[in-house]
Amino acid sequence: MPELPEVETVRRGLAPVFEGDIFREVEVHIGGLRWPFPERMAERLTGARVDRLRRRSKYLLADLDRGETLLMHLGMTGRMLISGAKIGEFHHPIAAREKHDHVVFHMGSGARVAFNDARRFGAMDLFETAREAEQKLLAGIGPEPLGNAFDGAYLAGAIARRKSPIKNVLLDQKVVAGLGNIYVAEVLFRAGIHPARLARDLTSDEAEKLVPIIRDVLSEAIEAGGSSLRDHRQVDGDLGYFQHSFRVYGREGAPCVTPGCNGKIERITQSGRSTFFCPVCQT
DNA sequence: ATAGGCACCTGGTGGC
DNA sequence: TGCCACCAGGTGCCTA
Repeated sequence: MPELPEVETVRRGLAPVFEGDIFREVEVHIGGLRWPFPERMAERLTGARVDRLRRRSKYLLADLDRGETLLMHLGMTGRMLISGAKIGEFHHPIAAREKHDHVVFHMGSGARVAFNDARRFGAMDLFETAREAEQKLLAGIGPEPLGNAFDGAYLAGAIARRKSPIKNVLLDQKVVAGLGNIYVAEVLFRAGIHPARLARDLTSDEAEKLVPIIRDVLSEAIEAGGSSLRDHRQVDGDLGYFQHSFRVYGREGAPCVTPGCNGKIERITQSGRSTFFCPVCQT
C-alpha cells in the first residue's frame, strides 16, 4: 500500500498515459471495492478525456473534460498495471487480464491500464469537479506535508492537546495527509522520538523539528520511486527502491544504524499495528 | 471532538 | 502436501 510516496510515484507514471487521452473503453468486472462503484461508472467514463491527473493525500484524482473527477484509492494492495504504452521508441505489448484486475481502462492510444487490487480495500468514486469540497472522503484531510500550509507552528498546534501516542497522531490523516505505517516509523526514528510518547507531551521544539524530517523522508522516497520510473517498474504502486533504505521498518532484532549505537530495533504493537523503533536512540 | 477497537479482504510465510 | 496461525503499506464506522 501505498503511502504518499508510492501514490505520487503511480501518479507520475500514469500521468503521461492518462493526460490528454480518452477512455476508449472501460471494463468493470466487479460491483465495487470497499464500496459499490458509482452509478453507471463505465458509461460515465467512456469517451471522456483526462485533462489532469492529480494527487491529494493518498488519493489519485483524474479530472475529466465532462466536469467530473474520477477518484481512486489504492487501499493496501491496489496497483495500476500499465501495458501497451509507448515509451519512447518502445511499444510495450498489451497484457492479458490478470486475477484481481477489477477495472480496466483502454485508452485512445491503445494503452491498457488495469486497477488490480487483491484485498479490495481500494476505492473509486466519481464526483462533480466543482464540488470537490463536498466529497466526503476528501473532506477533513489535513495539509499536504510537502505543501506550504504544513509548518512547525501548524503541527505544534495540531498535536498539542492530543492524548494519543505520537505515532497514532501522525497516522491521523486529519493532522497531516499521506503518512502511513512505514514512513511514520522512519520519521520518528530520524527525530529520535519514542513512538509511544503522548503527542501532547512533545515540546514545541520537537513538534517543529518533525516537519522538515517528514518532508525529507517523503521526498527521498518519492525520489527513489521516481528514479526507477524510467524502467516502468514502480508505476504499479509497489514499494520502490526506498524500501532498501528503511532504517527501522521491518528490521526487528537488527542493529540500529546510528553510528556508535548498539541498540537493537524493537517491534511493538500500537492500536493493532506494528511499530518499529530503536529503544536507545528514540526517547 | 477524541480515542480505541472492529471490520472489510486475499495472499504470503513459517511451523508442525 | 495440507492445515493453521499470524502478518500485511488503509481507513471508515461504531461505541464510549
